[in-house]
Amino acid sequence: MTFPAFQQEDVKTDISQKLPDQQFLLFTTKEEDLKTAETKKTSRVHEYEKENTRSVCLLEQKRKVVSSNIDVPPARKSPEELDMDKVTAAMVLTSLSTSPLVRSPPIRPNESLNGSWKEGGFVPSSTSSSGYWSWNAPSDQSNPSTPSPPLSADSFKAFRTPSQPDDGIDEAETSNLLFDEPIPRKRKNSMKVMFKCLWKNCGKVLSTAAGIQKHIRTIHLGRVGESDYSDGEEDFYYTEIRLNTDSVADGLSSLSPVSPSLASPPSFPTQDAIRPETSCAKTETKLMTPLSRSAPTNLYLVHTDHAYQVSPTHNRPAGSGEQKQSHTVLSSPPRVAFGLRKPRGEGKKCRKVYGMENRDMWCTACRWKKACQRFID
DNA sequence: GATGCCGGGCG
DNA sequence: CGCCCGGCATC
Repeated sequence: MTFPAFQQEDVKTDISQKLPDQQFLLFTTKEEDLKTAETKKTSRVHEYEKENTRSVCLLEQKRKVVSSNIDVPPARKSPEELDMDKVTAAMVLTSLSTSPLVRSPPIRPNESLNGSWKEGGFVPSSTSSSGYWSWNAPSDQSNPSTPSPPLSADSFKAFRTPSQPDDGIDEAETSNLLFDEPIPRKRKNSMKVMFKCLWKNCGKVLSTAAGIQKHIRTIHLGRVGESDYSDGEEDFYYTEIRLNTDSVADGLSSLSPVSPSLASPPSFPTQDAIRPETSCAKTETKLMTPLSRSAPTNLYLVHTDHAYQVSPTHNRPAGSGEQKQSHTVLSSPPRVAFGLRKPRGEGKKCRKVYGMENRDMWCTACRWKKACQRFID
């Protein structure tokens, strides 16, 4: 790999975005746990500050801005209060989203969260380090105004896919800090999780994984009679969307290109996905920023996954092994499928005539392993 | 295994 | 575009 370290960090960073502090705290009910988490975070910040002063500057900048608004001690908050803070902070972060770090479409302060999302859509930020994913606005197909439930244990679970059992808060946060442009630590309260159907011409957005799975099973897979049974195939046909109103980049990363073995990759299961004008990958390519063009390979693989997606009528077992294999195969360039390759020449070529030892006597084509120009058949 | 050469990377 | 090479098909 050309940039192994970079790639690793990028993946970790994305994981960290899946597990923002606030969500962790929201699901932690004991006060001591909350305090412990805060303490741990603080100590890690100090550790990191020793290591990387540049990032600390950015980090501190962010913290200054954010903490004055939402850095309330979580330990003293009841769950209801936390929810209120969530809403308040979401508004604050919405207005912060015009900061230099995250260049997002102008958002009027009095706009509702859904409103701004719908109107502006997601636009790739050319300045964001996490802007590898160019998330096209769902536009006409999705339903951004679908009411979003409060973050539930279910949605929390969805963040932690089976393939990342060990990606705990610690690692995620550490990587968050280690990344070049630290993500605001207090991006706590503006996160919504939706699940979008990726079936062609559907784009239905539901607020629960179970809901979208049922939708896919019944509507697209035609499993009406067994609507409660899941073999995991639906996972291929929907993706998780995190609507984060404080950062465009968050929207871009919401497609969760975290791990090749992710249970629900942003696949595009449609028979005509090959068609460039309808291909998701194509759309994203159009919007690619210079940064995204240098995206780590794993992200690129996901893109290719779209282009060569097999028909959804194929039964595919869900599982990391299958995913990995599919990536390996699909990431290789498409080869000429049928016998367009011209038959091998019969006559002797430079190689045979002059031998390897007289390579300098070969014709240039032979030297370049091209079709021989001297002894043409 | 040897050979021919396509596809693609690199400078 | 020149140069080179990986890898596949064929001998």
